[in-house]
Amino acid sequence: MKTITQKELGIRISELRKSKGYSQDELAKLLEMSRPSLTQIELGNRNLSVIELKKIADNLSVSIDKLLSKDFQIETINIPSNDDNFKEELRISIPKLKVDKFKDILLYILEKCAGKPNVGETLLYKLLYFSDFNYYEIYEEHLTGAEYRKLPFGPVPQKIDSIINQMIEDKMIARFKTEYHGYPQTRYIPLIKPNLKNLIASEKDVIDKVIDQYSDWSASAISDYSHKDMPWLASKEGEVIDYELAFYREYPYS
DNA sequence: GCTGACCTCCGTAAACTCGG
DNA sequence: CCGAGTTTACGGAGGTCAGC
Repeated sequence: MKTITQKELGIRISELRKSKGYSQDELAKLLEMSRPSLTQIELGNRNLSVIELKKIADNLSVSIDKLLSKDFQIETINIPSNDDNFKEELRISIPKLKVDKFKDILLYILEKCAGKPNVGETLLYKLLYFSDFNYYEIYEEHLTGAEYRKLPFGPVPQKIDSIINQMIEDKMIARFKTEYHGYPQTRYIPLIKPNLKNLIASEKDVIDKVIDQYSDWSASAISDYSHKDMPWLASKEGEVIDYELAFYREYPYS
């Protein structure tokens, strides 16, 4: 088995950091280490303790497994082509990310949560998660089709970094860093209006309910709450959360 | 067990490079 | 010039090991 080198690990960390829009300085602060130390790690000149590795993985929203895996790659979005719709019709449908819908829903949530200082990146992910899973539970169809991975800070939509970066490039949203109750917070503001024509009534309804219910919660409160949700509970850390698990939910999640 | 020489690892500060 | 990242120099902390 080929193990990854220190240098490769450093490059991965560096790439992940950039994809999340952090400078070395910012990430170093989150990791509670000096900036040159992080520089050394990214250059592969400095060894990592397991504790540090865990911290890095957490802060970059990946699992340690993935960070060290042989076939690691930064997730990119492939624009779905229309000619592969015919192979649906499976009873258990495989989620397929609908990028445009995902962007619209993201814009919609950001617009509705404008002025709510608690809605940072973490809460945003959770609003997306509940929207997706609630919708699937009710209608047995995928809303955005995004896959969510179980990570220590909560469910994280896969490929979100590249979608967000694309939206920033396209001037659809802007990212800025701030502080909330003494903790660094990443926030996004919508620069354009969501295209509501892309959302049917039932979809909008589910999203609205999620926003009404959770958007005023603190990140830690919704964290505790979501960590008792069946799909979350039944998944292993680092793995993709199965949509089918939404059907095993109990009150008050169901 | 203690001590001193030596070594490695890591953090800090400052200088430097490079691109906008 | 400024900001981000890199390099360099220095020093502290801690481990190892021979010699006592």
